[in-house]
Amino acid sequence: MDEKFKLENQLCFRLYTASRLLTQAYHPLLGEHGLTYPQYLVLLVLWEKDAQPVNDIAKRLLLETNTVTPLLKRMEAEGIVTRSKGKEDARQMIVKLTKKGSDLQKKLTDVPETVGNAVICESVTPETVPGLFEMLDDIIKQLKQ
Amino acid sequence: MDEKFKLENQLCFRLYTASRLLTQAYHPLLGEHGLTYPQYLVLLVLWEKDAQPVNDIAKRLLLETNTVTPLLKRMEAEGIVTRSKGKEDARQMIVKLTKKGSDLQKKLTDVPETVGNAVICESVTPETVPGLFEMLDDIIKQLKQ
DNA sequence: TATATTTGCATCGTGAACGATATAAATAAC
DNA sequence: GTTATTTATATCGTTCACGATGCAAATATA
Repeated sequence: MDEKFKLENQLCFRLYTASRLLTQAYHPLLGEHGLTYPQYLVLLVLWEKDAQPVNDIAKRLLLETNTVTPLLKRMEAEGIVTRSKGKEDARQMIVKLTKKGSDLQKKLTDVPETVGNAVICESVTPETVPGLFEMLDDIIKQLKQ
Repeated sequence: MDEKFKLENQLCFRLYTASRLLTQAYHPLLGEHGLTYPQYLVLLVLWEKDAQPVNDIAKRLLLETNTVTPLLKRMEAEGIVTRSKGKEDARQMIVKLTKKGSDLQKKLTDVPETVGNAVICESVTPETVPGLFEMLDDIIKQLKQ
């Protein structure tokens, strides 16, 4: 049997699984407030800087607009954000937090720590995480081209 | 601004992005043979051991059967696998490789190396990958409970 | 041996991801 | 200034993920 095809030798399968399981860890915490994980990512972006066009949000998350647009529409339907045509550039759709969207930050204040604690284990500690971040950032940078 | 909410401090966002981008790197290589990445994962499992029930495949990939069942049906429709009722246990659905599914291994022989080379970069080398694997495995183990 | 529970798989509905394509506004080229 | 191109977003179709639920076969319990 070819070693190269073994599941245990696949980086991608590990990333895929770790990503899925960690996203699942967010699920009960976010679901309580009617949020999904990708919607939470949009909130992280908007909490940093409100009133951004769709494209800036998509670029920040390394997603395409055809993923982000429907997601934002659902968030708009939930009253978390508003979407309005840009004034200087009528092509742009400016996404702004509503009070509800803004207030969610306080309600979710414990989420980062709760999830952070959930992954602490033997080889993943406050000391080793920076090294892990560096490797993942390098992989992302490499694959972005 | 709360540091804990910054995108740059999120492990999950990095895993999510790295996973998506690496899966995208597989896309042209697999698409050429009519495969998706999750379907390729099923093939990895079956190439290691043919003729497995749905449940064993799902467990191996840490997925639910409601994800794997439709995926296997599509693979069956493509003539890559067959699905047949188990003889000892009639609840089981035994998934077997067809000749086409078996032959795909040779056709995809360059895929692991091609993708592997695509992620090699400053902090991710043959020397550092084992450490990365260990951390990801620990995270997965931790989150599986 | 009836009844209850568990197990294996499937169905359904929703929300991503993403390739392909469309549309309108802005900008560039002629 | 008219035409061509680029840019920003949206629409469409397909394939995952996954919670919730359903159902039939196997196993446990009464």
